[in-house]
Amino acid sequence: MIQDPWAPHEDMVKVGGWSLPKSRRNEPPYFSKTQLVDVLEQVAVLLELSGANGFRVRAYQNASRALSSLEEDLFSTISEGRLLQVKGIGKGIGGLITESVMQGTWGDMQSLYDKVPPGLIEIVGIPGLGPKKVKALYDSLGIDSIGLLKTACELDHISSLPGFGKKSQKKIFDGIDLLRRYQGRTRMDIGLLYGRSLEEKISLIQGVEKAQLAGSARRRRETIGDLDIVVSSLIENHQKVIQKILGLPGIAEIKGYGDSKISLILEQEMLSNSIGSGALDERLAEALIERNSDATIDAQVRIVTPETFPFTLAYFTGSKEHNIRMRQEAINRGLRLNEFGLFSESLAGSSIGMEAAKHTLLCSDESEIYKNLDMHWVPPEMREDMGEIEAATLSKSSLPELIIPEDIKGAFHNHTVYSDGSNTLEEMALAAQSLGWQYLGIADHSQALNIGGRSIGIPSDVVPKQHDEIIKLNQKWSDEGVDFRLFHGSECDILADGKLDYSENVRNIFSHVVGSIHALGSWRNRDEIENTEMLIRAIEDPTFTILGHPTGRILQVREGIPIDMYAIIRRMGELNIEGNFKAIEINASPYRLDLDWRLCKFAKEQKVPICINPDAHDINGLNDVWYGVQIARKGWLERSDILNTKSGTEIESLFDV
DNA sequence: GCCGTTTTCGGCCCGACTGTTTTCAGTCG
Repeated sequence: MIQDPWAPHEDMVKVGGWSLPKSRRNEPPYFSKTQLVDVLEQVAVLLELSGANGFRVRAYQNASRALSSLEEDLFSTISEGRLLQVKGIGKGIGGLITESVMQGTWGDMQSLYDKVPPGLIEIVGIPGLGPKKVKALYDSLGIDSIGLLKTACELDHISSLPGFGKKSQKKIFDGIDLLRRYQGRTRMDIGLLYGRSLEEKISLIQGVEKAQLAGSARRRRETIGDLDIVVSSLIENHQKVIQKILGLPGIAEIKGYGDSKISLILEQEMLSNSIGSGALDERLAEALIERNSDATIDAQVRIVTPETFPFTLAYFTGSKEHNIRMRQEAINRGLRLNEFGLFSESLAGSSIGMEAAKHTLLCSDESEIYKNLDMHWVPPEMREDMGEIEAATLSKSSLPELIIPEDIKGAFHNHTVYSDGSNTLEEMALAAQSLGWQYLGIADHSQALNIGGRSIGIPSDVVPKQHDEIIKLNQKWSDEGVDFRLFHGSECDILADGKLDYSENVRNIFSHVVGSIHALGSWRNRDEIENTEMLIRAIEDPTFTILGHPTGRILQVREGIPIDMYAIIRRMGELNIEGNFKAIEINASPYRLDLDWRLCKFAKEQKVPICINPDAHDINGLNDVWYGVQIARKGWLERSDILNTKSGTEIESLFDV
């Protein structure tokens, strides 16, 4: 064991660590679905670090995933004895879930949490160190923190361990700094900026036929893990192309490369000199460089021949879960599917990799791969194994026709100088017109909103002034024969007790009320059940029209409030059936993307209209609607599901203005 | 630990790359 007097103390403080949640309730359900999802995910990591069987680890991951996509209320599922019918939850994990929800205890799980030192969780984040090696370091040298690990490298204690050597010791030492610079996942807007920049730079290399972004970026996840780029090039050009890519500016580190694959870490310089990026991207790039100049993002580049390209593109677009299902579909037809091709098992025999791929069926693009498996082409956004395999099957054929950005005709949640926006009503309106929109809904903050002790909302006695100004502008466009109007709404605060800000009289002035929670404190200190009750109370108010940024999350900054979104959406659906119009927002700001795409399909099934709102605070912010459309597509939504694809006159009659 | 069934066990996706070791285990995606 290392006893090193020079070990840096500040690093030796045990970081973070996980613990089992404690219930704040005194009757079942003691825990919510979200809490169980998190615990199962943690248990999987802890089991891995304690050397458990890999399949057992995966069982916990699968169960976590199964639970997170369970639409029903967890408590009722358990009470009615239907938990074990959920695919992926068996006797063992089902028992744990039942015990925690019904009795508030966690069996002997605490011993697992006690067993694994919290520092190990951090150490597995270092590139090249997985659970097995981390465990080996812990067992042989007692290394349970980044600080100790760094010292052990410096003292050359690692290189002599079995399975390690000089190179791995160096790699670990360098990896500690990379871990500091690594931000984990990256927001969609920033990730796409890097991805498009790399894609473009590679496309311009001589000998490259095509370079295409794949992975979570192509699937438009709200955050992107690392970038995957698939490059098509004739075999004789591969070595030349690889060398050119390795020489591109903006590469912080080359993690490794072979004949067909390059693994890189990119830094900010990748964004400079991007040709053809729009003004919006340039501003984003500038802001990014100012904020955290040494942040990095990982990228994998695959170089393949043109014939192999569609298979590799499909494979690296993922998701992993979608691929597993696709592979299964192939197996069911006596075929084998991988990143090199789709070929008959009998022809391929025992040959593997490129050798087996010589027997592949030719597919000129992705859609032919799907066709060979009796399926329609699945849009990349939908490839999450959330039912798309079934929907794409030719005999059933129930894939949605996804919304596209051009379908958008306006938006309902935008700010002006009346509250915290930086453009006037007219400036915002003109910007909306230049996007080809027929209307813009203004929804400035209501009076209750305080940020930093300063009220930024519109006082109730100023609301009529804004109303008059909007009426005048609308009259002007009407006189000029311009098909455009402003809708005067409000982003009205939902107070902690479930009441709405402003008096009923004031709220009746507005064409629409976007109800949003801003004072998150009191909602965070309450449990999910009470929060859900309060929010439903707000939604039931007759003046309430649209639920704004439903959970209040800021991606990678803060979690949303604890709330049962399924229950909220279910209630909104009932209200719509009763004739009370209630819609839910996909807040399109890339910082939020809230409603989450995983809930879109459910909202659609419950017949709750969805609107894609940019929540713009200036004229450029209107462009964020594009990100919202990506999320809507990911959530299976079609044009007819989205409120702001309707024409200006349709909305006028809906809002009764 | 879960699943499915030729149902109470055996399989669970699979290939590239690295660094170690000298034929392969671990990591990663």
